[in-house]
Amino acid sequence: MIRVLIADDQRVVREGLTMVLALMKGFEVVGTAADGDEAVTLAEALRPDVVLMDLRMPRCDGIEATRRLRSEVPETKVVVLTTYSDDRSVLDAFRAGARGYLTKDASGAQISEALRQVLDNHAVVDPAVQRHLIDAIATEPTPRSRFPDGLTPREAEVLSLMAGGLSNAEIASHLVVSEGTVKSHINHLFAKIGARDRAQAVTYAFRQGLTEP
Amino acid sequence: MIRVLIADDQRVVREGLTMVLALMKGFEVVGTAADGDEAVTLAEALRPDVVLMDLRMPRCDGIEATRRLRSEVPETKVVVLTTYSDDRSVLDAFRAGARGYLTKDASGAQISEALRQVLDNHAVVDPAVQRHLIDAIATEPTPRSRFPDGLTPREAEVLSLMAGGLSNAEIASHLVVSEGTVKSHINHLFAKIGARDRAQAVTYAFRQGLTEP
DNA sequence: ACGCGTCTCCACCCTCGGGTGGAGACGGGA
DNA sequence: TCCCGTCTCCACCCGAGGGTGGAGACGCGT
Repeated sequence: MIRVLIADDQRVVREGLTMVLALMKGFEVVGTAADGDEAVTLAEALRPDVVLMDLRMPRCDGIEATRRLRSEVPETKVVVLTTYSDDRSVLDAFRAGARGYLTKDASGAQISEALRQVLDNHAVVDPAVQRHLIDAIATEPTPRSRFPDGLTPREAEVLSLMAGGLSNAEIASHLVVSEGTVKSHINHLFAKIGARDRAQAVTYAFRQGLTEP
Repeated sequence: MIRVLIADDQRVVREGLTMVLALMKGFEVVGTAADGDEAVTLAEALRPDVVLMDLRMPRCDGIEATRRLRSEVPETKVVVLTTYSDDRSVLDAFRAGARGYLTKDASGAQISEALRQVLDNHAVVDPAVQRHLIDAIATEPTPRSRFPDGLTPREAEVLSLMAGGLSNAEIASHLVVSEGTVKSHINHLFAKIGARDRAQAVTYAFRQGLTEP
C-alpha cells in the first residue's frame, strides 16, 4: 500500500486526486494539505511514501516545501503535479529534490504509474515537460574549467584568496610571505586578467569558476 | 526521409546502426564518422537532420563535437547514443546542446522513434538515464533567488553594479547621483551583509546570485 | 652556460575607498 | 498627525590598496 500525501491549494484538485487514487489499487491517500507549510507539517507527522505537490500554493510554494521536505523528511519522495511547465519551474523543482514532474493533463493511470516508478527509485518526467527540462539545462551556464589566461598557480591562489574576501595583509600571512609580495602578485594578475581593482578581479574569479559559490 | 549521420569509433557499431536504420522506413544514413573531428567536418558538408553521437571517441569526444556542432551547424540535431550513463555525461551532453540521450541497450525501434521525436522538436531521455539526469540536477548548486537580507532595492542595485567592477564614481554617474550618495549606500549595505570591503561584497553578490556569471 | 619565468622582497607615491556623523526630502503606515 | 524607512547629499579623515621600478634567488629547458 503506497501512502500518499496530496498538497494543492484547490479543493477540487485535492478531492479529485483522492478519488482517482482511490480507484487505483495499492494507493492510500493519508492526508491532504492546502499550502506548502501544511504539506511539510503533515509530512513530518504522517511520513507518507510520497507527496504529490502542486507548485503554486499560498504561504510557501511547492519548490520551497519540497526543499524543506528534503531536509526534514528525506524518506518521503516528492512528485510535482502542476499546471505550469515553464523551464524554470521544472529545473527548480528537481534542484529542490523532486523525483518526478507531471502536468495536470496526466491521466490517473499515468499518475499512479509515475508514483510507482518514483518509489522504485526512478525519476519521472512528463513527456510534455521533457523538452523544457532539456532546454533549461542547455541554456544554463556551464560550470567553468581549470585556471585560464597566463595566471601562474601562485597568482591564481592569491586571486582565489582575494575572492574569499581577504585583505592583502591576511593573504600575506596566509601564504607566509610579505605583504609586498602579495601586492606584487596582485599587480601582475591584474594586468593579466585586465582588472583595475580587486572588485573586478573577484568578479573575474567567479565568472571563471576559480571560486565556488 | 530523415538524413542521419553516425559518429562512433567502433566499426561494428557504425555498421550495425546503419543496418538497423536501413530496416526502418524513412531513414537514410548519409555518412559515418569515427571520431568527433570527422563528425563535425562531415556534418558541415552533409548537413544531416540528426547526428547519432557516441561520447567516447578519439581526437575529440562526443561532448566537444556536440558543442561545436551547435555553433557550426545549428540546424542539425544531436542525439547521444552511448554505453555510459553516469551523471556527468548526461548533464554535459545536454549542456553541450544534445536533444536526446540513448543507451546502447536501446532497440532499433526505440532509436528510430527517438530520432523522430527529436526532429519533431521534442527531447528524448532514455528511461534508464532519466534518473542520472535528475540526480545530477539535484546535486548541482542551486542558483540563488531574489534579494536577501535587509537590502533595499537601491542598495542591491549599487551592489550589483559594484560586482560589475564599477568604481564609486562610475556607479554614481550610472545612477545619476553624487559619489557621496553611492558611498552612503555602500556603507549601509556593507553593514547589512557584513562585508568589510568591496571584494567581500562582490563575493557576497555572487554567492547570493545577485550577479550572473 | 645562458636565458627565461616564477616567486620573493623593497621603497616610494598618491588615489580611491571606507568610516563617521551628520542633514534634508519624500512617502507610507500607525 | 507624527514617525520611520529610504534616498539623497555633504565634509572630513586616514589608511589600505593600487602603480612604478626595481632586484635577487631558484629551477628548468636548451
